[in-house]
Amino acid sequence: MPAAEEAAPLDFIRTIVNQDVQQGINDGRVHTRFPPEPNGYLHIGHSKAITLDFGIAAEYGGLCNLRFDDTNPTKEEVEYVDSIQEDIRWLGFDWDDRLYYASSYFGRLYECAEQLIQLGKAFVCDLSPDEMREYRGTLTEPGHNSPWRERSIAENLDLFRRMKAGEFPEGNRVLRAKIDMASPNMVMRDPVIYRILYTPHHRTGTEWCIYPMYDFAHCLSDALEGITHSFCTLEFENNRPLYDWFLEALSVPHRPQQIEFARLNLTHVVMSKRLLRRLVEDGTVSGWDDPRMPTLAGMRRLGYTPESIRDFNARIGVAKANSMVDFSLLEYCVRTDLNKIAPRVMGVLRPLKVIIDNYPEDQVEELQAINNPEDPSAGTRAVPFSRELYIEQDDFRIDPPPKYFRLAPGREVRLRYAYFITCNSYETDPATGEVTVLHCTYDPATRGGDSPDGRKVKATLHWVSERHAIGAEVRLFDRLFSVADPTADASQSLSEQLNPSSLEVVQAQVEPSLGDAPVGAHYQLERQGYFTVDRDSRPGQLVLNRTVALRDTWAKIEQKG
RNA sequence: UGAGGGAUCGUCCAAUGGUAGGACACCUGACUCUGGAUCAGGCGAUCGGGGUUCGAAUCCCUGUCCCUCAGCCA
Repeated sequence: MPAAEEAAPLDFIRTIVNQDVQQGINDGRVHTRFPPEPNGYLHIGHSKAITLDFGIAAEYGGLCNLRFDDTNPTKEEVEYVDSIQEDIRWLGFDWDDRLYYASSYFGRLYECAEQLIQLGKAFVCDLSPDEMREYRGTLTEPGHNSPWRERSIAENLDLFRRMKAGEFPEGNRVLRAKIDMASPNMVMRDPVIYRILYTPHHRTGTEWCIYPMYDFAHCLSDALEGITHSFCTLEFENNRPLYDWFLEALSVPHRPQQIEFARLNLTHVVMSKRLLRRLVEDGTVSGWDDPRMPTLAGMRRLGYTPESIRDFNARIGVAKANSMVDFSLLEYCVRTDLNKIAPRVMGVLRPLKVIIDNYPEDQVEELQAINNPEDPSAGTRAVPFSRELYIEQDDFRIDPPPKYFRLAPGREVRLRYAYFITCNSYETDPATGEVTVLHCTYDPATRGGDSPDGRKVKATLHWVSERHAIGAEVRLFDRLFSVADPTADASQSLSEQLNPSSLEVVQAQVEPSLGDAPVGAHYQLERQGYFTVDRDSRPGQLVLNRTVALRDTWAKIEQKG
């Protein structure tokens, strides 16, 4: 167990697991589970639970099951069970043959319910939902016993069997645990454990018309699977006594331990499935995998790597205090990973034409460029250079401000891996005043980018050769929301807080080596950022998504004025 | 104001009676054929008030603030 050997401090959960293992609890066995409800796509918040559940199991030589918590057919769909598995695998975790469904325990769960009735610990209640709410009491007042609470065991059994047989309409009756209507913990006030639902289930079809509630199904599923440590988020803290109550009441031989941790909150996104679904349904984004979505599918399409997300989770830690992690930590994690692995290429996002007046008309040179300065084994490639080029519009100013090092009339800069060039003149569009063409001269002695006389330039620009470049649609993504917490201010709607420039599309010119780039490949466009090939790409129709921009010192200087 | 939780740099996480530390962010500087990366440095916190102790983020008392729970959702 590598994590335990290091001096690095353990989080509170690992401290508990570590102790349990050392004390030989559960024979020193560690068995966890990741229990998603298949009612939406997995998001970055789930990745915290996934890395915790699968990660701890791996660290202690244990196992982690994947179990779909599919006890509510009205909200769950197969589309989600497929995407969830794909996303977990993509993240780098594996459950071998331990793919389970709460729904495959429906038979045994039903038996447990009958057993509870036999024990006098459950009863069929005829109260309507509204009545039940009234009987439940409030946070400060105790509830009242249901008038149906003292039915005989035989009657309860008969009624429950008839519920199962489909003799009653939906909402007509429920099975409730008989606990304590005066409990200060609302969860313990005779909670519902089975309800009638005639919606077909995505796995069991119409076999059942009664479905167990979460509290009943979850603890028993954990017990059935021999789970030792059952991690969940803070909002289930109040439910822990009920989790334990069911296991105690049914005298199950194996007692899993529920431990709660704080869920992940991230700035500049929304994380609830409800709000994410709304963004999808109202067309704010193109789908669950829109690159601006914090879903794993969206982040994958944006160009995030599994490594970067695992690293992120390792860095945020695990604790019980509610918190909100800064989005910039996520960005740091992708940049760090992509910096190591992404090949460098040159691409001009907003092309400005440059004519090298003293360069021979028809000459083409193949210049050697380094693929990844962080990884010598990535090798080099040839980039074609010719008389007519594109550089970035941002890299030229007629009147350069202070600290602006790039090209301007009379100024000399380096074209990366190519030549030093000096700008002599420029042409403008008479209508708009916009600069249309730059006329430059190059110094043949600086071929490759080095000056034999030791002359220095303050800037190195990326460029592409006009006649060799290929066009590409580049999607410049940014954070979906302009505020840190879009849910903080109830007077502001979600749409009012969207970042108006979360997506900007430009027609770029990129170097020809990108011609056969496969979907999902990661690149760094030098001086711009990290990009990935979108699945919308077609032969001859490259589409790149900007995963994250490079840190931009000049942008900061400029912003400060 | 019932019950259950929680409060440490701007943010996230450590320190479990013994020098409050790390990461991100931010600011300097060095270096640089990416204003990237890297390197060096800096800024910056124990919710308030009492108490115990040689010594308190940690233990005790007290106050404050925040989160969760009144679904036949999970």
